[in-house]
Amino acid sequence: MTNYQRLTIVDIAKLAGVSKTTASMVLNGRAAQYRIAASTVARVQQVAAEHHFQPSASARSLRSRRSGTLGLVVPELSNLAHALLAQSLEALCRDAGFQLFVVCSNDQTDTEIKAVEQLLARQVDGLMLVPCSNNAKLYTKWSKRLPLVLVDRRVIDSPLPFVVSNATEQVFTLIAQTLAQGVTEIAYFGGQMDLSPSVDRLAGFQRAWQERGLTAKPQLIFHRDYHQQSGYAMMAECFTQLGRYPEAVFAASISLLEGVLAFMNEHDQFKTAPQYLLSFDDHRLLDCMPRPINTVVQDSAQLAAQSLARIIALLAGEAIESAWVPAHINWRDSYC
Amino acid sequence: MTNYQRLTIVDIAKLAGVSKTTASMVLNGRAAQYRIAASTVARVQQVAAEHHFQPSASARSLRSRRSGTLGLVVPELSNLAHALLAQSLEALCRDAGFQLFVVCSNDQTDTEIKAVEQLLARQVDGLMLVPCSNNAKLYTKWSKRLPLVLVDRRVIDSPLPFVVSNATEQVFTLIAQTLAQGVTEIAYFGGQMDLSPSVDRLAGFQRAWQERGLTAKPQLIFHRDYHQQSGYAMMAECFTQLGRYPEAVFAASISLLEGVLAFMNEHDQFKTAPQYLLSFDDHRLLDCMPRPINTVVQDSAQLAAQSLARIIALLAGEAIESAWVPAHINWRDSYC
DNA sequence: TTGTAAGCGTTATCAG
DNA sequence: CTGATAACGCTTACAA
Repeated sequence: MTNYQRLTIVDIAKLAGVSKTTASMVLNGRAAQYRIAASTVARVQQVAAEHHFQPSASARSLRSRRSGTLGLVVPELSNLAHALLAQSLEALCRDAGFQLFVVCSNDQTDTEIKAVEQLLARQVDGLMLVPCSNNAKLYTKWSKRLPLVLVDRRVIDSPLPFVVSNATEQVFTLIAQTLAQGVTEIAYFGGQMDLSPSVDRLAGFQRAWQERGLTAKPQLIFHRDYHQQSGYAMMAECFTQLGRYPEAVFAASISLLEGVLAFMNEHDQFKTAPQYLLSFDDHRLLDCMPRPINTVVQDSAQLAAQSLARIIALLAGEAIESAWVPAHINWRDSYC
Repeated sequence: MTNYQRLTIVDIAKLAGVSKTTASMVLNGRAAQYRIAASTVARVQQVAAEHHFQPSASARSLRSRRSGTLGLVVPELSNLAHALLAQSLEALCRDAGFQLFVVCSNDQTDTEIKAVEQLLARQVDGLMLVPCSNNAKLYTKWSKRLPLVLVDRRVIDSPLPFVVSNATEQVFTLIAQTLAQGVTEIAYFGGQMDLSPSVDRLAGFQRAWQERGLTAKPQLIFHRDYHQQSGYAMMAECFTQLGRYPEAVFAASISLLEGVLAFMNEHDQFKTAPQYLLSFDDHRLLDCMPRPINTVVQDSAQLAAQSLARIIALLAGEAIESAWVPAHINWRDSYC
């Protein structure tokens, strides 16, 4: 790896005047278990510390058949929610003695497959994945090779373990409160209908209407993908259809919201923009928008913690359950 | 790593009816070099493909003394510029046959040190680092152990190789164009004065004034750190000092801008906000703000590519030069 | 209480 | 053209 000469455990053992077995045991905290003389322990530890001994990760994992690494696959790090997930997870992994590989799938199945294959070749001990398809067979195949937990998105109708936000409930609350203001028209802009976030978020939306004995107008429910341009396009289509803005707008992701806001800004600088703007996922810049925007905020720290806990449990051979992590609502327009 | 039985090169060799040496040579593309019979080559390759043979990364790196991994240390992934850097770099690394460890320092030196120590223990082959201090001795020490490139921030007055944006020039242009509009008062909000971005951005700011034979009013130049609250606080302080908004505002980072915008929104909903809002680093949501905001946009793909190229050069034993990567300006208010 | 030796899966050197 | 064999650095039975 470098011209800098690394010390091996043999060097340490020699310097301490013991065999490499003894050194190994001491350095792995097995001194007590093997009843090694306190003086020996001290000597070995001192030598190791003096020389900044660092065991070779590759040798160790070759022998132990554990790499001490985990993989995280997210669609894009430019998505704040996923960046926060990665950030939380990385810190947690580090504290738990793992090192995290973060890779991006760009929301494309073939990239996802390639990325995962590479992680498997690196022998990661476990995999946390924000899946970009509903390909249950694929993920199931992987989950047979190593501990796998789906994060942020689940695969519908599959027993694969997942950790996701309770989106349905929070969207329900957000929409229900808005309807309670006397709003009778809310446009819904969503992403790919086959991805679980779309399903879950739409479910909350629909349920809120049902609870009031109403049904959402189907022609105001749009679905494309989660790209900004799609948000713009759906807002434009909706506007054309109505000849005006709807009373309220819900964007199922912040990227879609960006498109919606871009349309409003471009169209008339928000002059006739809807009073009620709602979205899933948050960003600090939304604090400074011309209209207050109420958003569902995911708890990325909890998503990360729950995911890692499940990977660790799987590694320990324990059975695990999926988890719904509570999100909350950021009421910027506090009408509740 | 799992109960799933991995095939080793010995298994492949047996199945193909050759020795593991031959198998190894074939699978590493050395067949021609060792003049192995075409039939043998085909047989081995077919067996390997059939059984999805994947060589053990740990065994390989134990032997070759290369881990095939690189490390990237960024302050925070929630910073879009750094997230984009990580994303670009990860893809490039993957294509170059490396796997990237992304770790966050939270902009704290002790976290940075711990994180790097862990990466070193993992024997990463090289390190790309957005340093969070000016501690030249520390980084120099690391750079003696492995290829190291500083990214996005450099260490002032140190020969450590870096890859950073040409911030000074772009800020110069941004400010010069604004002054050319007849503006005579621009507040400057910056982060820690000892970090190179602060120095470089301020330099561009000052130079733009000088070029017109003017000097920026020192009392309108503020420095704290790059946290959002600091942006808010500096804007508040500036407002109090003047009893009004300045004619124009430059925020040296988007996080500071967020604070500035939060103040303006809270204060009077942007009613009396300055006409000229300028910032370093961009975000799509800025497209939807009540005022057009002109920003310097870094080329994260280029930063990533240049950094990786330098690491690879260092690994090949070549000498490298630092690089200034061209940024550009997103003129939302096109007065140029 | 400590040491010896056998592997973990590769690659590389050397003989055939 | 191909096959033994010896490392790489570490852990862990098994001996002493």
